[in-house]
Amino acid sequence: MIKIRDLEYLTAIAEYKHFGHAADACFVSQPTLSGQIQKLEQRLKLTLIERQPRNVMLTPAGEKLVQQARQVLNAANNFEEAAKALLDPLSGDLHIGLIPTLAPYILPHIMPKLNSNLAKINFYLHENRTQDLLQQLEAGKLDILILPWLPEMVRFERYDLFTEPLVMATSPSHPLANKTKVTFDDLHNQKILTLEDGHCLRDQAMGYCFSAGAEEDDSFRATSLETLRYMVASNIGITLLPQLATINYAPQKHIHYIPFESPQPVREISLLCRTGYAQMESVRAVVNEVRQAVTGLFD
Amino acid sequence: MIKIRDLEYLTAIAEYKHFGHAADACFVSQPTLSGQIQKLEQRLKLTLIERQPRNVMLTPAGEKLVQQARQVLNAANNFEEAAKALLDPLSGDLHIGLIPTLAPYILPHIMPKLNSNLAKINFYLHENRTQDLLQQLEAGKLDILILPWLPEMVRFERYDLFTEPLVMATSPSHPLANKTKVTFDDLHNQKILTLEDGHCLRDQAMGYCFSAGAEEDDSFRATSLETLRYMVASNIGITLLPQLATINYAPQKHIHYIPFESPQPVREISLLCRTGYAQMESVRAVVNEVRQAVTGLFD
DNA sequence: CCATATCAATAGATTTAAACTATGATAAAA
DNA sequence: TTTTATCATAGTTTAAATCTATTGATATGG
Repeated sequence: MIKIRDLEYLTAIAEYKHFGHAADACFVSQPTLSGQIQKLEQRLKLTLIERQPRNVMLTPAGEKLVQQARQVLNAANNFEEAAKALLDPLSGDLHIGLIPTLAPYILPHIMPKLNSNLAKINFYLHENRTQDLLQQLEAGKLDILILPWLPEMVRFERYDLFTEPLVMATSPSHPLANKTKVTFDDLHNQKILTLEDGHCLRDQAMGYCFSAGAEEDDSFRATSLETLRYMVASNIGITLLPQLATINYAPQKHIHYIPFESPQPVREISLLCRTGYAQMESVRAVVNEVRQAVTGLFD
Repeated sequence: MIKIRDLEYLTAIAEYKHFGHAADACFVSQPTLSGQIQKLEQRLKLTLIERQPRNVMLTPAGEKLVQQARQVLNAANNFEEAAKALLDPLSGDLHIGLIPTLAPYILPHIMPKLNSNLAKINFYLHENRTQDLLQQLEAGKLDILILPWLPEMVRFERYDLFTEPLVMATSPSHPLANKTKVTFDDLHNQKILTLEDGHCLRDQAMGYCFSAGAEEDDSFRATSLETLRYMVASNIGITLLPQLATINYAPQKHIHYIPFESPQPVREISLLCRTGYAQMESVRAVVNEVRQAVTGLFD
């Protein structure tokens, strides 16, 4: 049977493409790593690594097996994590991934509670776009994600957290600015400012707007919600913002936030983790904390 | 880092609840296994095993970690399998699980092709009920399943194979026996013979029958399709049979098989395997063979 | 075109730990 | 009480992973 150490050596080579550096990363000498890799290749009767002078690379077989090796290493990590968790539940490291249109606006609401009520857990926060987050979750670099749920995420375990309405943002001088509610029909023929490609908020908000007959202002695409907010305040156009981004957020005076009549456009914020993740207790505790922290925010 | 050997020892203990037998299963001496388990417990600072005199059992922590250990061992197995597969694609062992209401009727159609066109693969066939099969697939004891798809199976990778109609089976003396087609309404107030609990065909066929206003003959539940067939031939009642079970199957003279007008009752036969299974090439080859083997059967 | 730096492979010694056999201890069964 | 089953302990052997030191091969720079 294969040894876990061998798999670590193999993946290290895959990462560094260099025997010496890989050996350092594994805290062994270069001859040790070279030797073990050779034995592995003999045992499998496969050439895993192409040793060109000054250019180490993996063969196709090597690539394939590195993938499998990572699976094993992930599972082994889970084992160790689970053991630690048993020793001291609700402790250890938890890497949370969030999307940029949610992180800055929800974290102030949840982190104080998480840090005080789950004090033994070290929270690491990672901000990235949905597709990157999903990859990192799968690869074991992240433990949980907080983002709007999409059907492609069925392979992960899902906890619904809350439903966040999108509200219209206009400058005070815009014709719609002084309504207390806007409707689907108000969007007709409006020019909408959007985020750049890759933000899932863009797809969601724009889906709603286009079906209402609005048009995208494609002369401009914002790189962040804050840019978008300042564009709206400068009376360049209107946009939809997630409601969390409108709570306690300046500049209140130069921008009007107007809720929609139902059916409101919304995004369904969920928490994902790998099925079979070792520290489910921590995950459930986080779910509870977040749900409590947001109750009342949307009423 | 943990060693795979340790995990094998741990799962062996979990399986046999006996150090000696577990040691035999691992091909090591009992003291070796005892010692390694002790070291493992020391390293994790957890008691994994409760050593009552003549009664070895796992602690809750042990149970939890055995689950994690099996994950690792599965992944490690996948690695080795993948390596073998690279050495010689479309070869090796493939454990196929099928349900009893499908296996005997489809295997004659597919096994000849599989054995001749994928000659380097050793096929092992396992017949069991759906729930057991799913567990065994998850545990890595089986590699692929062929059965009617249900929503709870989303966690596995799915390949649709074919749609199998269910047909009505009656004795020649039954009032419906000489129709060339039967309809949903013909089922009204009929007494239907059924399989015993646990067969998914029972749920599917009966669901259709009940919604048509048929009643179950609950004085009797058959243990196999063949029993059911002979009960029908003896004019005890009628039933629905999957169409594959009516092709080339005696006693043709004592039983009439009548198809339904559309909408026919059907079952959707799919092939499942674990996502990330090492020998996907073999799986896809099997899917192709099966699809080819059944084309024409239902036209 | 030679000198040098880089990098992986090899050789041989060392250390670690996993495995074995033999035996002891304990409690249930006879 | 004796026997049997079963796990733990002790001491030894064996296997293999690791280390340091070195070689060999190949680009690169002067």
